[in-house]
Amino acid sequence: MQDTQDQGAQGGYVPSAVEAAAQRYWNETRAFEVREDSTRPKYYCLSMLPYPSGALHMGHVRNYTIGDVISRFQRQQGKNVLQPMGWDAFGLPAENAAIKNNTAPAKWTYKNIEHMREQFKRMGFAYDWTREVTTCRPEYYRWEQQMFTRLMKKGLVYRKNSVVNWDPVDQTVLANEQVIDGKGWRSGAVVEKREIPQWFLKITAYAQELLDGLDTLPGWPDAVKTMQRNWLGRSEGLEIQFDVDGEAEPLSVFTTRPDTLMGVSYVAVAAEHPIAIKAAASNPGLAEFIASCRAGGVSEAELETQEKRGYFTGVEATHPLTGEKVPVWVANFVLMGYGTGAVMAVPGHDERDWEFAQKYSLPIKMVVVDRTVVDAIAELRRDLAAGDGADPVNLALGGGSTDAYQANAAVEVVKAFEAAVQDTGAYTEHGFLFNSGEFDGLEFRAAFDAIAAKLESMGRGQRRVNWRIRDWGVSRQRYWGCPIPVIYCPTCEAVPVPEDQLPVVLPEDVAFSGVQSPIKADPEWRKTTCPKCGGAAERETDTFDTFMESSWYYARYTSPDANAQVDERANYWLPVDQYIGGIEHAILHLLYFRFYHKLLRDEGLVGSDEPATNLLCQGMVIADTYFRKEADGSSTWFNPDDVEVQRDERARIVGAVLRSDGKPVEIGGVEKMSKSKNNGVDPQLMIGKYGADTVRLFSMFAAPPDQSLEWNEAGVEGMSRFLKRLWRDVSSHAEAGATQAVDVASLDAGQKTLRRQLHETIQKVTDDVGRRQSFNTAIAALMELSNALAKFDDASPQGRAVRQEALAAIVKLINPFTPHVSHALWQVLGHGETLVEDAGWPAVDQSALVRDSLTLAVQVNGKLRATIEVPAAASKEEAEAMARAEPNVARLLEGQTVRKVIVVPGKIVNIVAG
RNA sequence: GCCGAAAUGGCGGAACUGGUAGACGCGACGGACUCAAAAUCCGUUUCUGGCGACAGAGUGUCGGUUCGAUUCCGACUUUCGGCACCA
Repeated sequence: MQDTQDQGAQGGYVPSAVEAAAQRYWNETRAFEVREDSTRPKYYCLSMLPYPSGALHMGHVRNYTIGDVISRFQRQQGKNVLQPMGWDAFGLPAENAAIKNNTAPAKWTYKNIEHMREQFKRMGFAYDWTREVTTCRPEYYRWEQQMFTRLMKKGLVYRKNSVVNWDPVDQTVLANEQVIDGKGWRSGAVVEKREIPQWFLKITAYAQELLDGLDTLPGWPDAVKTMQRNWLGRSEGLEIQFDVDGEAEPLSVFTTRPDTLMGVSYVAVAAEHPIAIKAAASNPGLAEFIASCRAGGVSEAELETQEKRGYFTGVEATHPLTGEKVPVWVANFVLMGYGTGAVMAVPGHDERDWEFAQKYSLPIKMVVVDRTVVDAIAELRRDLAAGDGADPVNLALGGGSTDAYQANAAVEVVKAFEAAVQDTGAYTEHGFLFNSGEFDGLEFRAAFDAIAAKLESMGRGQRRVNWRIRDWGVSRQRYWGCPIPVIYCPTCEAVPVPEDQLPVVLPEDVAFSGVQSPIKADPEWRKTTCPKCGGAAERETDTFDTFMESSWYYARYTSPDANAQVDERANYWLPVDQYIGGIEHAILHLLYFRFYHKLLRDEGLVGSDEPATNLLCQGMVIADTYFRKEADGSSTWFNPDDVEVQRDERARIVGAVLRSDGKPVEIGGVEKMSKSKNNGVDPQLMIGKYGADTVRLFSMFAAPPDQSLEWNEAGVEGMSRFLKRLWRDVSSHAEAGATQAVDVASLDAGQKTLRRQLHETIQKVTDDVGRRQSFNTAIAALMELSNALAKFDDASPQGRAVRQEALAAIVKLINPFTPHVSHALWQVLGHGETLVEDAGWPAVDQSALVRDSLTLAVQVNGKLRATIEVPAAASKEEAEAMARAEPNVARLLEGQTVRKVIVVPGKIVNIVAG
């Protein structure tokens, strides 16, 4: 007897059984495989594809649960939803694992993919697995090679030298993350900069379009758009030529502040600049300085934070306007790859130039003052200016004084300004020119134009738009990546591999030691013939940046079996309606993604200008860290699972001890889950303990999607309790038998109130999930409704009918979050085994939302003093009268004069008195 | 260094368009059930004072706008993300 009961609807919630049953049903019915269907609105929901690192981590769980919630929600809205999944399978970790475990990167990668695919299935994500993409497969990367060769023919690809991190001991190129404190991670040797030839994609040719396109993306977060705008870094300025002693060619510099030209006190060039190298030939000190600039890595963060150092070349340049000589310095913060590799320095009006001038005792000349200086001088000269119609600003700063006393006073004002500014560094604001000869008195814009015009007429300068963004370097000196489809011929030079010879396949069954790429080491692989002249030639052995694969996978999902990069199906699905991924991709990946879409468009492969209309960037998953300092100064990190937290009587944390020995450990704060801090929580363990639905629900409930999420197992238990309660509520209701339809006309007050809350909840959850993407508050609203339902003690036929309506709505509303539970409970509510996604979404009954009365807050002088119930139809005057009649309000108003009353209907009455 | 975010009870968070700060969950405390425990259920829970009605304080810090500011503006502090070869 007892057994039968346990297995019945009353038997309680067993996540593993519920989840296996639902997943079996989805699998057998191929529920989430989709096709193009012109009769239904499409919805393409895409989560960034994962790197197959070995096992699912909490960051994945969060990212992919968000995508699944949105996908299932949209399917319930009747959309034809595409939600695909694939693997960003090339990359550095496979090489590292290969060295460590002595396996081939390919084997390791494929094993990881198998394992992670099973884990994804266990989470119940509604993917169309028939569209799975694996970027390390030749059938994927051949199209990327084809695109590259086409771009070569279009002139959008070129080869030039650029700097890499070079480990002089291991004789290898290092990634930025492999450079730690300027040293190689394995060898410990000081890393050097080295120039090697590399392939570049001309993203700068699309810079303006990438910038303008941001204005067409209202569905992207402002933070991402701002970061991209700043990264593109459009600036309008002037390229100015300085003659250099002993050089035939003038030195070009770019500046956005030509108004400060008269304040130039030196010119600085990069260590690799031809002028510097030439000067160093006869100057050992300079040669040594240039050599010292080679130490250290190439990352911008490292370059920008290193000490600013310089060395005089001994060469002088000529100021294009004054003809004065200015020294040419080499500076380690000027980079050959940025702009012209040379800058004009105005220490009076640029902080970095100011620091440099201070350090090397170079002259500082101020040529811009602010409005207060102009006003002060204008004041002194007012008597003179009045009547003769002269511009007081020009007169004050440059017009020449006819009165010695006033001229001296003006000089004092300027001196005081200079002194005040020099205390804190350069004056970098726009202002009015002085000390600038014929340009004195002009304001920024006018000065810019006047100086530009003058230099242009002299042939010494050109107006130019400069971009911060540099072309995309796609060459990597690594094995585990897509081979760059180029052949080097001694006579024909670099030739693209003909399309009928693609793909250039990367051999997968290789021995990999880590020192050299197997395809670089194998002369046989390199050997080929020139497609142009048929002579002996060699293949390129560099591989692509892995951002190349992740820049177009979204398009391949639409036509995974096409005998082309994509086919016409792309235009049914694209653009992506919702893209979801980490904020860490805000610039690089998302810019390359937008760029590549325009390349596809210009190849005639897609019709849209942007790849994704809406973007959601989710926060990180973080957890507490605990550690002990060891005798040697290193730290040992303990998993939060092994630590017990101690609290005082107010439940504030006062310490923590290790469970195994009871001795204290230090609390290290909350950080991103990582192996190094040992604070990772394994999703697999959590799924085993609580089930996938609980894990999904917690990861959506604990924080808004765009903020960081703190993992907390007690919170997970709370979610589990909620699902058990829901299960019990639905089961016991269903056990009591079928219900009649709700008769809206004959509801009592309690039934009406519950029904109002039900429809308010439907409204809120629809808005929270559909528009606001505020999943945590949607879940909270469902919990509130379910709490109200628990207190709704009404077993009458009408009461049971209302309860049936509410429970059915909850099961549908919670389905995007906990699809397995909904799948089971939908059957318990008497619907047979069907797809809840196709059962639709509850509709709001507007008539159920009507209220008879409203609660208003009553403030006196902005402080809350009472709340009042007013009829929904009450006028402002009636609300004010009721507020004044409230005893606590009347008491406070006694003897006071009411100066103002603000009534916001439905919200507040504020009485200002005093 | 530069660019972009964030900061609210003991904790995670809510307050959507400037209108009752603390929804929902966790934890803690009290109670019910139980021989007992677990599970479950009910109640209390921002801080200070007060038996209470109530009063005072309070959204990182300092200042401003407003009848009214977690919300808008200015300055600052701390933490996090990115900085072109981690993905």
